[in-house]
Amino acid sequence: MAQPRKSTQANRRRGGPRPGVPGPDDQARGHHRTRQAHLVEVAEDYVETIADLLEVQGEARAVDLARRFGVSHVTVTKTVSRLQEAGLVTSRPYRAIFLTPAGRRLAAKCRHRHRVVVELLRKLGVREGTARLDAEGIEHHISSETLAAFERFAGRPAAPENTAR
Amino acid sequence: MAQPRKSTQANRRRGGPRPGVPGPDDQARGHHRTRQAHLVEVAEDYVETIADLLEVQGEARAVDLARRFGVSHVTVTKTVSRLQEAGLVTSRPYRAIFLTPAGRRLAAKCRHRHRVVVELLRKLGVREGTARLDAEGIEHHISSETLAAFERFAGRPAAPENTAR
DNA sequence: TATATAATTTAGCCTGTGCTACACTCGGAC
DNA sequence: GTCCGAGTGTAGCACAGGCTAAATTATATA
Ligand SMILES: [Mn+2]
Ligand SMILES: [Mn+2]
Ligand SMILES: [Mn+2]
Ligand SMILES: [Mn+2]
Repeated sequence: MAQPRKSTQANRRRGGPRPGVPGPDDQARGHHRTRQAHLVEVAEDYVETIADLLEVQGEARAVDLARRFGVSHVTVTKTVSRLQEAGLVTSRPYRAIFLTPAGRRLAAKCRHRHRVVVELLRKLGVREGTARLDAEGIEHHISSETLAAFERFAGRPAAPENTAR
Repeated sequence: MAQPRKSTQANRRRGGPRPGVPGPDDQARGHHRTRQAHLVEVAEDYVETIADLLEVQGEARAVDLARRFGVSHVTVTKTVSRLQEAGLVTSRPYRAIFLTPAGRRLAAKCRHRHRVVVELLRKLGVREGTARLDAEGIEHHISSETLAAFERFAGRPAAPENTAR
């Protein structure tokens, strides 16, 4: 508690990259990656859900997305226009929302990764419902190396989820 | 492709809770939980890192946190005052930052969970560096049920990380 | 003791992502 | 052909969490 201040500007320098011990910069790298992930996270969930809706009902409407994400349609509209800027979706006033080729590619990647994460959790004994809830957040922080490890342990995504999903 | 519009307002209702098939509301629940997690995520990482610094050098300064998170010191200051509002840390002008009892409890919980996640990834064959990077994001989306499953598979957090950490 | 410099504060600014309230369109029912 | 309601659009707000620039304080050391 009443310790002397041992860390004024002089002796609190960098923290060299000794092997084994993390070090401030490694930590910064990790957090930076997490922040990056959160920026693309919304895009990933949107294209994934839009792909879903396209398969199930032939088109994706803003109101469907709002319902699935549990947000207002206004939030969806604004996000969709950002995604359009980014070249992932197409949308015209009062019309449905569709995916660009880039959007389809991203959706395919995300749906695969999502399925793998759920599979892994199930394999570890997590119940179906919990696995689905947790996977929704976890999926966006899985590097390709970790994804490979998950696949190795859980096996290929079993069946394509339920049926065609 | 050129499918007829099969989903006008009439036939696109709710999507009943058939067992097995997710359904819009379950999805909404998952996304809602993820958004919640992102709100507490910053708090978790801050108290965790502050606890680290307190152990290592007896106090936590804004500049240390800025370095570890890879953000500007201004961002740290603003965040810290939010955490103070939330009763997790104490801080006075030009002084170091400390944890409240609530902050210490949260930090302990997060450090444990963080370690378990890293352990699990290591156990699955993910390399040390990658495991650390991915864990930084994954940790915030682990329910208590999933945490238990991780512990079951990876074993108790081995040794307390490196040494005292 | 004086001073240089590191650390902190403060004052703006931005973007992303959420909301409510209200206006508008479009399509199916009548 | 009209009209009503579900779906969209738009305006305006809030908050989290980033930033730079400039002013201020504390402290190490000369
Ligand atoms: Mn997700
Ligand atoms: Mn997903
Ligand atoms: Mn983290
Ligand atoms: Mn996350």
